[in-house]
Amino acid sequence: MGASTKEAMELIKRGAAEVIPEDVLQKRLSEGRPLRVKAGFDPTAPDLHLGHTVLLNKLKQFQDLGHRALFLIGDFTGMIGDPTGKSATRKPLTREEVLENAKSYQDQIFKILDPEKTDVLFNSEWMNAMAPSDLIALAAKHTVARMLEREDFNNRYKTGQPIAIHEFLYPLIQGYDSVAMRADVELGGTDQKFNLLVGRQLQEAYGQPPQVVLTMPILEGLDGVQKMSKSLGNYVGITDAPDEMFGKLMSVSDELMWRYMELLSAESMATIGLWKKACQEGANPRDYKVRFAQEMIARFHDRLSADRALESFEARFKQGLVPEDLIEVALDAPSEGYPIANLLKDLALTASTSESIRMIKQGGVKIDGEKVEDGKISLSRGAAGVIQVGKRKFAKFLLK
RNA sequence: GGAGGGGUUCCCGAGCGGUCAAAGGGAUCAGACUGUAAAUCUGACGGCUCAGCCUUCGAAGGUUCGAAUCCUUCCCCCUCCA
Repeated sequence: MGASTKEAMELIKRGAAEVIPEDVLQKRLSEGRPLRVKAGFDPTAPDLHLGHTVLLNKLKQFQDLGHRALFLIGDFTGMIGDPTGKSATRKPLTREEVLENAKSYQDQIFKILDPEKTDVLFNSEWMNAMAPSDLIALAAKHTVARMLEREDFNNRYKTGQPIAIHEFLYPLIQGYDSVAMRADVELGGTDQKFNLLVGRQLQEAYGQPPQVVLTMPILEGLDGVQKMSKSLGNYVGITDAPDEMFGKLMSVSDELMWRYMELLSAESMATIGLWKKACQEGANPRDYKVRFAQEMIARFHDRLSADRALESFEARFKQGLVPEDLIEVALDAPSEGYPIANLLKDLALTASTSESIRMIKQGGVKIDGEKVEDGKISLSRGAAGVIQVGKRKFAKFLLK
């Protein structure tokens, strides 16, 4: 809190896509009181990945400046369903499921957020209590024309795709949450901009000073193109094992790495700028990527795991060694021998024997470091060793 | 209620009676290279007892020597008009 308003602004604006309006934020930051900073989350997906943590990091930065994080679980809005219109109305979650998910959230978010400065709220709390007449009053505060300003609705309307009436309620309720929570600031992804702005308008309509809207860019996934999401499989889960997290982060392209750092690292932008400059002058980006990967592992696991992950990565990829912690799998071999294609499949190294045969043809299969040339060989009883497909998949086996 | 368009292998998307396990792209995987599971290049990409066989093109029937391609019924999605 000792930070000057100027420094605070600089920190808050780091990585942000937009701050609306900026001067109001500046003014509020200078007031010296703890601001109420809202961020809403879906009640269904408790498996957080780095993409989600962009927002959490920003919340944490507010906390570090002495402000209060209001972590809203949209259990009521969750019933309305996805406002992107792709999927149909969601099945409502039971009370138990919501609470369970909430608990899972808390286990995860407090790896970043300070629990002392966080309130976890549910919007069903005030929405279930709202009378239909109040809902109509709420709906009366917005117009169809304004609703259609939203890009997503606008596109669908123009191209003649259906928009269900209840979808209009989604932004309204999200906006009303800000009223109920008396939010000073709301954070969200750039895709949330419209909804966040509705919050401003509704707060005004309910006689409150409108919240400042701060949008964060959507983090690209490991492919560097599409947004990070679990369903696309291009994500780094915050509960991923250290080795996996390390590997995934190392696979981020050199270019994308800088963006990850800006949005996720606790290193100052000044430091990151120096690294970038060093790389332009010939330093190896790999080394900075390692450093960043370790920072993430330390954040979600611990420092020791981060060091171990680096060691095992180097052993495996630089020196081509086999991981140490393999568990031996014992399999019963028929008397005529275990065909290698089946062995690979049964050890779950390949999805099918066809794939096994292809992998062998392509030279991707090794037993104890020796390349397997013939896809038709069988291993006899008593054979044991470490079999490997590609650089990443290993299994230790024993044939009985 | 009426008229029309469409459902193809993980995704997008061609095919419109045999040459189709099905073009092309994406994703993925393997190999080479390397500074990394970056980049780039090459290859693979339904299953199996794998130079052969079996099962796929919304579902079920039918026509045909032969169907993803034609016909019938059904299911689902979309558009326009009312």
